[in-house]
Amino acid sequence: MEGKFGVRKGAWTTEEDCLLKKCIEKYGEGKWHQVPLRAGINRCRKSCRLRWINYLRPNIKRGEFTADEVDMIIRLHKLLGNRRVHLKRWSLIAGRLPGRTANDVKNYWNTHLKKKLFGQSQFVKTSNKAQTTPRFEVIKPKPRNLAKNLAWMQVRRDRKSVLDNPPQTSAGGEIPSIPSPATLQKSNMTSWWSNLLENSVKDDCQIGTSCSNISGHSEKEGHVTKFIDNVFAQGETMEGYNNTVTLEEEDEHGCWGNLFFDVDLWDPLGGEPNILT
DNA sequence: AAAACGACCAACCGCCGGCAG
DNA sequence: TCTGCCGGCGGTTGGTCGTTT
Repeated sequence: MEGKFGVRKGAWTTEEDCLLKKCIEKYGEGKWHQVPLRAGINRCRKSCRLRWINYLRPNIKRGEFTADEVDMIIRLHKLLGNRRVHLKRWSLIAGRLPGRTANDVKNYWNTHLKKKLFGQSQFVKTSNKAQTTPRFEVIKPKPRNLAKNLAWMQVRRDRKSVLDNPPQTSAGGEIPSIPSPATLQKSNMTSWWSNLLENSVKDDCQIGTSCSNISGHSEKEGHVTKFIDNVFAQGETMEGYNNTVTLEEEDEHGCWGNLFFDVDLWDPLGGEPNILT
């Protein structure tokens, strides 16, 4: 049970847990290199940090993942899974699931969802070890000019919120008009998006975007204009590809949560636009 | 009853980026 | 600019436990 330099490894004892908890409560999180000494635990700094983050930290949620949580994991993994570098993927997902740790989410994905969603045939061996990695299909925007070809956009509010509270304009009317091909300019798009989004959510919310499909990486935070700018900067459309725009808003307890818009962009020449519900 | 197998998950390992000196 | 340290991350391992044979 002892590793290099005589530090303990393996399962934690209740005594070690108790010492670590008292130490963190006294000195706070951080300065992990000092924790083993302060707590009087013969463990390495990383082991202490991991034990605290994944097990001892207050408000950690145990037990089965709810259907909503699973849905969120799948949606966010779809969104973040196409990043060239998966840095912070699990922690970002866990950040949207109060009480869940990145390790929990990762374990749940690996043991429950990976096989279920991708099936055995889509896994490829990446080395001589019995190690498999899902062969994600890389989704790239079609190399077409957005300003010239994109004409219609529809927005579907996150299931729960949109069905209960359909987007309304400030005047209490219907969803703002979709820009026509003739009028589709950058300024129009920005204005249209802003009108729709800002009239669809609480007044005090902030608007952020996730643009994982644009140039293969994800952009968090920002504004509708940033989303539009990115699209125009790429000079590409996202025809037939679902994107997600994230609306961050604060609840009455001061906790931040997200609403998701599924965005479907398509070429009007391909036929009549479908109204997504 | 016990061996084999599979699922689960806590914990480890190696790598990376940020930062201070 | 370089180097070393630290915090943080994803991928993987291995122990435990329940189920099947």
